[in-house]
Amino acid sequence: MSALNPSLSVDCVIFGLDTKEQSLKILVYERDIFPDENSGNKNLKFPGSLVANDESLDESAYRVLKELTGLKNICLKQFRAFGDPARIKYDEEREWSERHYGVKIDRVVTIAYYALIRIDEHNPDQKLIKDKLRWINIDDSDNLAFDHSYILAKSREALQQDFIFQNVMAFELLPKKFTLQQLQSMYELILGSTFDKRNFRKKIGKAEYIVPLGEKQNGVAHKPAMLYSFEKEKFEAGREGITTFFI
Amino acid sequence: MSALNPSLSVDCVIFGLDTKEQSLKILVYERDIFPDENSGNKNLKFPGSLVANDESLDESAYRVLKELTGLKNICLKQFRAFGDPARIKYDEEREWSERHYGVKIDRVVTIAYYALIRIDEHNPDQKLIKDKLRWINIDDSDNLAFDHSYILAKSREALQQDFIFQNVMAFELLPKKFTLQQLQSMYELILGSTFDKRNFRKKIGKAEYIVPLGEKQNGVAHKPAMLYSFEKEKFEAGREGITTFFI
DNA sequence: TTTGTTAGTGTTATTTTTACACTTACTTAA
DNA sequence: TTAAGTAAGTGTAAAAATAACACTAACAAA
Repeated sequence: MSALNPSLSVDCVIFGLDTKEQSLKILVYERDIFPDENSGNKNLKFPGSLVANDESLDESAYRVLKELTGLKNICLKQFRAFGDPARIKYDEEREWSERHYGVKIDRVVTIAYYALIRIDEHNPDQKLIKDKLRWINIDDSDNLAFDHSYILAKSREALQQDFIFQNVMAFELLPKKFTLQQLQSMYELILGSTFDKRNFRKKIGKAEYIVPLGEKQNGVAHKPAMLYSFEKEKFEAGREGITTFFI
Repeated sequence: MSALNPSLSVDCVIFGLDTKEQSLKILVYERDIFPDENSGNKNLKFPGSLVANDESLDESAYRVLKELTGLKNICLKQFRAFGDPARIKYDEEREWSERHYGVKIDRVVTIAYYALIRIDEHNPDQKLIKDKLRWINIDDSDNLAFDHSYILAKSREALQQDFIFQNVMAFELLPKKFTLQQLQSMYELILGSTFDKRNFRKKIGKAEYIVPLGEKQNGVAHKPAMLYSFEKEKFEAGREGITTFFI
């Protein structure tokens, strides 16, 4: 890898869907810049790093994610660049960065990516987890390092828009076999709204790429639910231009 | 202005709606790198420049746009960063850039913005126009400089998505007083599809922020059309979260 | 006064959306 | 073995949105 460019970084907002807890979390990296107990989340940042001069932005994002979290085979999506000259807020942060990367840091523009994964499937490297990485609930994530709270807000908007428009990733989030209730609550978590059960199922019924497996849950203390799976081929096939416009 | 950062640039894709010609154009800046007559559009690039170290990306985009085109008071939207290390394709391009900016150019990541304006309202600086700037039809814009054809393709996608989701800019594109036919053809041009006249008008009828002025066109060689205007306040008011999802 | 041109309008059939409540099948604990 | 608890699963009717479709009206110019 060639030299790191001191003006360019990538940051990865990894949304993790916790199907058990029914919550949406983010993966953060912990540093020890602010020793104060009451420093809130100021020590927490998204996994990110400077970009090497010979790699593309996408390559950089995947590399950095793998190096810092061990995560691979997940789909990162670039959603925006952040370049306020004052996005490094504290001297301590600048000093930490300079120590960490071994270069003089002036102003850094970061290219932000997000991904949406299932926590119980894509486990970050366990060793790293203990040391440095944590899943935190998205609702407990005020006041992150740098401008990372702002980045988080923007990433959520991007996620929701993309999710509505092209719910591709949706099915990466569920087990191969899933129940309609799991599917619905995934939609609700990500879009931050709720749907009527019957209407939701009616809509799902029309999607020929969501197929019942004729197989049921077992071991549950209630009526067992039918299991479904997602057929990627059928999905891709039926995916054409959307011409709707909203007035 | 402080020093230019040799790793960072902004580029502005300005879409111009030509209501007379009913066409969508882009504003390009002409250089003289490739003297060959048959160099196609290789001399044409979007207005863009390196970012100064003390300005934000947005500030930079507005500054550059104004310096290179004279355009101001238009709304630029950042839509993506482009950072392939090989996006400067030809030696001639690199040399031109180094001469032009007076710095050594290695790899440059560009943050791309787009805007959608009405050609007959926002005129670029006429002097610049003659020398360097041209509106070209979007259909005649293959093989632009650098990776600018790729940037163009991505900007169109972004424009269409944004237009569907938040048709804010829509009304920046029309005269204060407009006819429904003008409105419709703007929609059709941007979204690249056609709509039934009656159904379109039915839909418009429901939008309380599009108000008839009780005033008609005159001097036209046919039945004069009612003029309408767009009421921004009413529009903003009725703008809430969209919860639809597509399955 | 005729011709050419765009404006403007209504209905019907189909599809989509929304709101809403009870029975079924299983486990667990009494 | 029975009762209690829990989530699964299901249908209907009213309202709204969409889609397809063709003629008359008002003006300018020839």
